[in-house]
Amino acid sequence: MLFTKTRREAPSDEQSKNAVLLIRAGYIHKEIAGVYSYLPLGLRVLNNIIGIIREEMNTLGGQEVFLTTLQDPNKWKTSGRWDDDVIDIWFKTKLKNGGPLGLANTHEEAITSLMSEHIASYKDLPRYVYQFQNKFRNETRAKSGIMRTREFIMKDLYSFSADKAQHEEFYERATQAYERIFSRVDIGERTYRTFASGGSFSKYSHEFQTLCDAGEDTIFFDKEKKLAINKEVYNDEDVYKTAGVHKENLNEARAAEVGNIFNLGTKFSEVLGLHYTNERGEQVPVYMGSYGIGPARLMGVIAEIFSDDKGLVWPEAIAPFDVHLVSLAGNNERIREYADLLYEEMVTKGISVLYDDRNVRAGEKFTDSDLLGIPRRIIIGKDAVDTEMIEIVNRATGETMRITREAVLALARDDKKNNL
RNA sequence: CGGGGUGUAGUGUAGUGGUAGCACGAGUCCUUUGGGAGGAUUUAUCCCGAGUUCGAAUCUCGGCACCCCGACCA
Repeated sequence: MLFTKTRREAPSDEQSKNAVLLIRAGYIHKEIAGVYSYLPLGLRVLNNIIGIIREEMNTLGGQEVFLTTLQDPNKWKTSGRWDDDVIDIWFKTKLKNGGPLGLANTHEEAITSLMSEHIASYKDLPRYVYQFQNKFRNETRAKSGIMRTREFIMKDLYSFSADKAQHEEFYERATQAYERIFSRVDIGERTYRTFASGGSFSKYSHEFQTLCDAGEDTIFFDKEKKLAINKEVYNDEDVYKTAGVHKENLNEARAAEVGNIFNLGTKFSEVLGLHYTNERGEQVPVYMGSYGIGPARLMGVIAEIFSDDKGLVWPEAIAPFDVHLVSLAGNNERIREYADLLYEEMVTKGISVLYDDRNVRAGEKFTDSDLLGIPRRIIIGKDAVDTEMIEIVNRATGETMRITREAVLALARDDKKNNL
């Protein structure tokens, strides 16, 4: 049984829709401003999102690692980014002996330095390394619930290529992987590859911006071409040539940045000593790129988009459970046994089920179920036991159907696209 | 970091100087059981510190926390 409780009322210290719903439904807990804990339901959603990203990163040939949160100041001094004037969102701390230490706000320094132990020849390239790791950023203002926090999980992939051509080939594949990820979590249609102000080795970087009122960015998008221009480079005439869009075809909208990809060039490899020997025996700096997605921010954006006045409405791919089994047994033993048995059978079939067997009134259960937003609700009351037909409700559409017990047990993952 | 606002039971709130109240939740008992049900009863160092006052949740000063707008977001 879930230890989390739902709340009837919105927390007084939150305004943003994603935080209000996620807290009311017991998915997350606010520790302090911009710092959130993930509770069982929220963690399941987050892990489902991470799972999808991980699959796509592996498909790209990415190898997963887990770097440290505690960072060596020396590497950051080498890259010139230790100073608070350069990076103003540092969280810094000290060792027992007084030595300085930083909490990671990104991992270019650490990964570049690490890879220098493993990349020595052109034969060692290209390489793609990624992780899901916590980043700490001392934001002056946390906002928008879990969309902009001071501690957050991030998927960061780093590419190590021999030259610009090899890099660009991967960059394009990474873009496609990102598009697959966003479409798998059902925001593909409203997510635009966006030209934004740039990296160090290219005039523009690419962001993936999802149309969303709660977003912090303003973009100008071309619906046909599926491209957009971030407002920050809107007045730069070159960007239209580069992007291949025409200013007059663009629509303005608020959007949330759900991913970004940067061409890092040799900026980090040069200073941190990541060189390889090419075919002619020359020492050459490795050509790098970085590719980020914030799974928690993504979860927040999805909560913003897929919700209604009753609560959350999760896309199937990331819902915490496939089915919400609501038993209306009360003190009726027959109904209870029927629901218990059905639950056991569904779990055995591999269906992930959240079972609400609390002895509370039906209205409260339905309201909670709406709030939690699990795609399908199965209701077991007198009718089910008497008629052997089981009521199933689609959370998104509100559609109600009565199906046989066999059909319920066929709801296992592979059979999910049967429009129930 | 500039500007504005708010801190009162677990949650949401009322209370502008004189006995801290309401709703929900939670505990116990009875009834109830297909869209947050009814009755009885229990549930608070009013964010922290200092000050003004016979008396402070309320006024003053300082601090802290939280929200919103803006700036920032490598």
